[in-house]
Amino acid sequence: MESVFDIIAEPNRRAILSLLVSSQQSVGEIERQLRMPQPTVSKHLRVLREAGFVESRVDAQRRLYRLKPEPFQELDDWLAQFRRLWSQHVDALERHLDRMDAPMDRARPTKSKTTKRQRGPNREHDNGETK
Amino acid sequence: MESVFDIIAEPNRRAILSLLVSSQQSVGEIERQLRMPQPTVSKHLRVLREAGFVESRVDAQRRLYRLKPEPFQELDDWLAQFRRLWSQHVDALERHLDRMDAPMDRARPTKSKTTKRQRGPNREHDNGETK
DNA sequence: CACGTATATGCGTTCAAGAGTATATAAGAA
DNA sequence: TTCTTATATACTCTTGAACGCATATACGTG
Repeated sequence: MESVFDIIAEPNRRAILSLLVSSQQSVGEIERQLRMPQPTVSKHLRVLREAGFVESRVDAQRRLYRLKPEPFQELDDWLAQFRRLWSQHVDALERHLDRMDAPMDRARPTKSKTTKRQRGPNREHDNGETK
Repeated sequence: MESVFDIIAEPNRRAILSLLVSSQQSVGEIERQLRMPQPTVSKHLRVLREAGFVESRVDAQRRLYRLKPEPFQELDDWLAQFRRLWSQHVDALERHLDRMDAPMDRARPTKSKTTKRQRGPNREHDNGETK
């Protein structure tokens, strides 16, 4: 196992990560909240730690785990290449919703001017190519 | 196997997805570009299709595969809960870089005003709050 | 010291995903 | 029809990740 993708593929690990969003937690706290056997928690925490998703601080016999940002950034970077793909999709939904709550929407113009509306990553899409 | 996370955990599948970003491709084209045995490509495409990452169009004996946006959005939604975590981190880096190549120290706005109804894959970080 | 708590690790088992090979299906082309 | 190209599927084998259980380590307390 290696990549950040493998790490987050495991549901229990994702649960742990989500739990740590709010604040750092000890192994026991995670164990109780997620109702997961302690060795399971420890083993997943080990994987997460070695992958850089979390780091631990020693507090007496406890170990407090907290999130680290880097791997999430890496995930986001990978996802970035697909953003144009679905931001376009979001736009379609937005246009739909805009039409929904636009009160006077009568006589839809055959060609509505696209509003400038600059937001989110690259707004230039389109380029047919799909034959 | 079920979740979108399991799907993208496989390196070959990620390669296929990345390949399809530029444009739709036939199985044979994918096979050649990725130097991957044809059954392997077909099997991964099947998984990707059933998970909604791609869809196929029939073109004579060929099948043209192209990306679909939804699963990527789902990934982005999951990632969203961690954004605050690392946007902070990015900000630190940005501030650093800004100081690097900003010789004249141009009054960077302390707080950008939020535009009405924000959306699109969130590019807005800011909002400190994290301790 | 002995004892309880908190966490980590070792071991055996199970299970399913990926790979490889062969083969099936389908659609042109001759 | 027969042949060739393009893609899908069936089957077997291997591997490795996750789990359960037992145990080791470490710290605090009496």
